[in-house]
Amino acid sequence: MSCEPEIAQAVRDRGRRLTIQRAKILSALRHADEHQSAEQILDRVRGDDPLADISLSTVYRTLETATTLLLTSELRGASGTTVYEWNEPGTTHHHIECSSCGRTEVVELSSLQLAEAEIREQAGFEADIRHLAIPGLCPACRPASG
Amino acid sequence: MSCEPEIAQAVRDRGRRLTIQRAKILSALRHADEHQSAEQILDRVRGDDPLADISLSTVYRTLETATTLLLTSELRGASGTTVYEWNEPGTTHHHIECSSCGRTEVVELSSLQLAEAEIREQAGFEADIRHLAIPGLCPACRPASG
DNA sequence: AATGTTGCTGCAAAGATTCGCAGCAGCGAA
DNA sequence: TTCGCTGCTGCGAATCTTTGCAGCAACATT
Repeated sequence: MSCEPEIAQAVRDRGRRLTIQRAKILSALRHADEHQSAEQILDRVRGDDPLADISLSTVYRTLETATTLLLTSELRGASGTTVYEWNEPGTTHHHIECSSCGRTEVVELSSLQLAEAEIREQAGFEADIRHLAIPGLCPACRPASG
Repeated sequence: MSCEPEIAQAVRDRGRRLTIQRAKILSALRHADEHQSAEQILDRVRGDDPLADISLSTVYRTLETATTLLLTSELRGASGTTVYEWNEPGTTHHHIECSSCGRTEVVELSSLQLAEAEIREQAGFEADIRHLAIPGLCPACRPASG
């Protein structure tokens, strides 16, 4: 696929080595149409190339690194399983997850843009508010009040 | 302490049973002055009453339940350890965590209040944006760019 | 105060994630 | 193209969290 050189470039531009494991893992995540767990990514890599023997540790480490490089996002939901997404440059969406039943919805939150500035001002951090996991209660689980 | 009846009330008002385990666990978290891991909470419970033999599973389940009831918040940071906080009614603060070195800072984000309305409108969820874990890069880890 | 229902707990096992270490391999330099 | 440095990987173990199940106990009812 034509995007692999871009991934390679992105990794190397940030001063990291491009290994075949990283290329395959990131490519698999990039071509997935929704967020994936580490295990799912590994399955995809093996699906593309059954000979590829990549360890699960490496998947976790690669995704951790890629998140640091802002190439991917980690979503640590209440489900107990962390999922990962490829960061499509310029796009943002957020995940609201029901603390009770686990159901999630995707929302677009323009108001969060303001928060980045607040954070930079108060703590000097460069916040990555492109893919946030927000806890909440869905309509079905919300306690009937009044 | 005088707050135990309040905890009891809060649990029962929400239709759950008040067990001695829940009372001790929630009390321990409430009196902690900063966020605690499940293990730390268990240590505190045992510190208060060495005879208390509460299992770690129960700590996790109690905190999951209490989070559903909006009594507590879960912060699943990148550190690999989930920490829990007592939700002091009316107060909010957020945690910005460096994806690279793990350092965290507490910030107050007034702009997030707007997001709750956006979420309610788009997905009908009642978001709990009182204690959010936001990924980012701290000044030290931020790649020097231009 | 006794009783029944069913939500909670403890235990142990499974599942998910991180970490230490030795060896391999990517990338720059020669 | 070869060499060397050091970051990355695989493996296994440790850690953290969730889950299934049988028995206990909280709360409403009597």
